[in-house]
Amino acid sequence: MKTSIIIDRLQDHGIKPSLQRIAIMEYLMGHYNHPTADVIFNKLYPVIPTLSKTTVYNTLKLLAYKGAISEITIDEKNVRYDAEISPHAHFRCKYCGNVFDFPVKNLSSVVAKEIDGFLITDAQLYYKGYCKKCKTKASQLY
Amino acid sequence: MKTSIIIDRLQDHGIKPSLQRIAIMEYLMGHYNHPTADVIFNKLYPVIPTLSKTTVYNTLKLLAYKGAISEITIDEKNVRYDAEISPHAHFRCKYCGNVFDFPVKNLSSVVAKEIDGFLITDAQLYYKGYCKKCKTKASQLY
DNA sequence: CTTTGTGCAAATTCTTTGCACCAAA
DNA sequence: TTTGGTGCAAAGAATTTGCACAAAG
Repeated sequence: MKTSIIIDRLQDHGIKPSLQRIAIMEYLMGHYNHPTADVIFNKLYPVIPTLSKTTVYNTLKLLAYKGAISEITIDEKNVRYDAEISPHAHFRCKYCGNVFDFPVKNLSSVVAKEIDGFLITDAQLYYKGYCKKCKTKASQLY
Repeated sequence: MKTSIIIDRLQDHGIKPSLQRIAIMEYLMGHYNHPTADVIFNKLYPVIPTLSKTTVYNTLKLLAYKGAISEITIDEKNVRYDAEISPHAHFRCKYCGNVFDFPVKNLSSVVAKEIDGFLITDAQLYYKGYCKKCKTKASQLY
């Protein structure tokens, strides 16, 4: 991925592109697997040995706050992050724990800007269940 | 609320109705304000002084696992719980932090049973933004 | 009895905070 | 030279675990 695209994404959201911020944004734009702060830290630490977890947390919070990425709370344990900010849903398998992107035909119909005087800035649709691979394994639990 | 209704809800989901479980289920069925484990504990502790937080956690996990209540992860800090299990959305105000129930006209259209071979058992729609009261206050932050 | 539920204390995990240092404008 | 970014260590908060006791069937 070209670095200029990553820097653009940061600057478009009013974020100064430091080395660490670029690395984190680059990781997210190259890996759409909804990583946690910990996963990102462990991937980048070998590349940037001075990197601290605090910076990863700070940066992710900042990116999410500025709208450059989105915060996924489908998993009650960890917050996950996603550089894909166009409207789509997430599916988490109760068996393997993996989180998948999920196309939703009618999502725009439920994502309104304002309802009943409530101003909506963000919407997340989460599905839980069993993925293709785990469906059969999980059924044996019952 | 009649105790028999609470016990029914437990038994319908295969949960044995102990004193603690009834109290927790009763609290949830009487307070649709999406309480955290801590809130529930603090409300019930004066009534049941022997109650432990572990039991509250155990019970909430069990109730959610059995489908008697649902787990709300709209708040990245705490897991919240809701005895209302019919399909509806939640809205969290970024300013005051309150979580509101939210009617959604087309939710059933996005809540399918199975998509692409993925088996869906649960769906959650979360909205974030500013509630009626906080809308004006929040706009002054910009 | 045997299984299931409860509760205490300790441990664990994720995240935030305080503060000092470094770098950029 | 002032502001903002980074990083370490410590603190904090939410939740889980290990284990012992109590209750139910």
